[in-house]
Amino acid sequence: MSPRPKIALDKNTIMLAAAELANENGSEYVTLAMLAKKLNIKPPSLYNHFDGLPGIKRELAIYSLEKLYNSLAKEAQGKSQGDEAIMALSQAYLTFARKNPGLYDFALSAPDPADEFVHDAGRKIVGLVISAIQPFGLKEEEAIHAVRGLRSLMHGFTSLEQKGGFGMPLDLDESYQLAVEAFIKGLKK
Amino acid sequence: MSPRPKIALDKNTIMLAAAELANENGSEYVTLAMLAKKLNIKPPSLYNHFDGLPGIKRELAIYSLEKLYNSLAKEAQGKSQGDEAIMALSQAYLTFARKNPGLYDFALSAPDPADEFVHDAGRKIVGLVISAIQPFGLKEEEAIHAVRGLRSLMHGFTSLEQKGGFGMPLDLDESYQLAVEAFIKGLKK
DNA sequence: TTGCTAAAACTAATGTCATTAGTTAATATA
DNA sequence: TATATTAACTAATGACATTAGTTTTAGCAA
Repeated sequence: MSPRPKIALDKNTIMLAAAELANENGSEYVTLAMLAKKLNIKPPSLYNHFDGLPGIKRELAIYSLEKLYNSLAKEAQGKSQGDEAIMALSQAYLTFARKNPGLYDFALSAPDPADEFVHDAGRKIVGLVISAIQPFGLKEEEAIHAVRGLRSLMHGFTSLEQKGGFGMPLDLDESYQLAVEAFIKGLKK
Repeated sequence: MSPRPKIALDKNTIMLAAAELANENGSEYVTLAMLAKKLNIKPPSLYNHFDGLPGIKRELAIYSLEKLYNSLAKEAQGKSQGDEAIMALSQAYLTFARKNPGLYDFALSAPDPADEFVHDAGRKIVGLVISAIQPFGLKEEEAIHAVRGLRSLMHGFTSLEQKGGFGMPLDLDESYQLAVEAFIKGLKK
């Protein structure tokens, strides 16, 4: 194709291609070379849309966090706060990571974790969890500690599962559910 | 230096250099080029000792898991089983990851997670935790679920902390300790 | 002691990346 | 209709891993 084609690529198309690449082949397959090949352009052309590979990864992180947030919000919708909402959130979290293994990697490994946009995207998710644990009547600081624990549990399980870190032939869904239940139970006075 | 120097490098020296590189600069700095520069040799020379970069990473994973195991075992030593041992283990886990941020990365991201040696090294650590929760009188399957939860919590917190994923200015050590305590409490009948 | 083997370094070359600079053609705008 | 901008391109550079083939010397056997 010659310069300036009728229909130019837009950011969204590129994001989708990158996400597909990540999910189908693994996050390490998100390279300018691979992405360009998938889009039938040459690698340097990508610089017209993104600030190099770090730029793509950063936007992929934000994209991933937003998709994760949407999945969680949708699932929490309608559930009553407390145990029910927390179980729904944790289940949705795991489901998202399983359906989007490559994309999930980017959600938690932005080039610069202090990046404002990345941070904002993460904060929204924290808000969902904060809201879910309202009924426990925790003080503000206690609530933050609780959310940190819950996030650690969800991310840790997800991450270990994806790395194949669990060896025993014992149902993983049950392990996850029991772990979240135990944590919730321990949270209550 | 010319071919065949008086004192040749040995595997252990290379491992130490690689671990240092990882801890001081980050795991992504473990490249043949960097490692060779640090050791004052040329990159191809490393192939005399290791099976390429994947080989080094694999051995680094085993090395890291063994160091982690030693730290944990040492800390569990003398503690009575149950709450005390679990708190000691979880604290040692976090301490190890903080002291060895780069190396810790390799512990849980071996090129092939199904690798026999990597797996064995991980199994020893699971054994420590299994032993620590003995007093809870869990059935075998329950115990495995519990260990999975505990590992998820420890790895998740560690991982999120290292990525700078916790935004709020609230004591992290306290969050960790409270989370582990809550989980333990929830584990009990 | 001498000669051979194998180890551990080396140089040179290849291929894959990301990235930069500069070019071109077609769309969008004035 | 003329111009500016956009989005593609080619060409070149430098970092990296890796392979092939070479060289020197340490360690061992005859």
